[in-house]
Amino acid sequence: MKVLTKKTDYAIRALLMLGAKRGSYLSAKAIAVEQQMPYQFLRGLLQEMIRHNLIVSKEGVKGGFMLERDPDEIRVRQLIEIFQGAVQVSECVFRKQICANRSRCVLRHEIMRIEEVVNSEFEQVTIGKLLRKLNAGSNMMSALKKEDKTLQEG
Amino acid sequence: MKVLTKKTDYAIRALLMLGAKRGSYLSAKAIAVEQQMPYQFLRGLLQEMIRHNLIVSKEGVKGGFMLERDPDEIRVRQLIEIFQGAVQVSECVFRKQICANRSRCVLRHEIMRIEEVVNSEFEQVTIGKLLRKLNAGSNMMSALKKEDKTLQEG
DNA sequence: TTTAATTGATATCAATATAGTATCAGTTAG
DNA sequence: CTAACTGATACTATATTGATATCAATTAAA
Ligand code: FES
Ligand code: FES
Repeated sequence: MKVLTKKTDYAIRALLMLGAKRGSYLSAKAIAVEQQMPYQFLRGLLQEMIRHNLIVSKEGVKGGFMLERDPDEIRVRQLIEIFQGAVQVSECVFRKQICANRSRCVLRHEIMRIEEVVNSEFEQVTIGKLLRKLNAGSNMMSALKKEDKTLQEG
Repeated sequence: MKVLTKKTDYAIRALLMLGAKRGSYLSAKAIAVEQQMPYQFLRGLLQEMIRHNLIVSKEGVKGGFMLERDPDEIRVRQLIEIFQGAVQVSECVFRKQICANRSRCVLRHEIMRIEEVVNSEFEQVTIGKLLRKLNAGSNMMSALKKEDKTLQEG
């Protein structure tokens, strides 16, 4: 059971790179090479994020993408919603025709409760938080920038 | 993003029916008709649950399936693991080659933390709990038994 | 002004996972 | 004997995920 798909995974990593270089444009190619993601696939993700106003772009030579929004307001939950659709534990384990009063159904409540827990967990993880943890964690940042090529065997 | 697939969904419902009729055998056909699930599909699920010692079966006329284990020990988490594979938030958002010391990686920790939360939520939901809620909740049980045919428009 | 580096917008494809169907052999109560 | 069952397995269909390809438009800079 995979909770984060490649799309979300790549999107997070791309946003972290953009977040680390705020103010200047970073090309899709640079991100793809750096993070070892398929170029065209990544481009699709970046365009999707533009549509959702997470990033902006500039065309042409020296163009690329830039993070404009506050990284603390970009939540993994939103990324999951964009790339995987909203979290839903299940439509309803006990079909409509079984339960007369859905609002009172304890099972539905149980399931919705878990759904909320999952959502709130992902809500609390933001690009900003991840960035700070990266910066605090010494080598991660340099690894992300690939300045230290010795870190090739994790 | 669908957390419970049809397999898990059907399995839970089948187990609840079996749990409600402990001591006697219930045929796959009876469950399939009752819960409106595809017969052969359900049979596959039941066989899988036998392999995992959740239920037992008897062949031949008047045969069927029976719940032997304590319903309180059948956890939705285990069902998810059986039918969807263990919950994993992501392999590792930041590939091995990026992170020199995986055990210290804060990002990994963040992701594993969420994984644990999700798992523990599903761990807490057992067939037994669901059965009790069903019984407590009046109409749900009768709906499950389809004795009240008026509940057809939830 | 030409060129190369870029994004915008799509179309297509491949791989995998999910959902569902079909078949036949073996078992057993009646 | 037979009909109602499970065991085992092969198959098909559909949806989702992951990835690639193409071409037009834009732009910095040689
Ligand atoms: S059975 Fe669907 S809400 Fe209760
Ligand atoms: S990047 Fe993989 S564990 Fe840190």
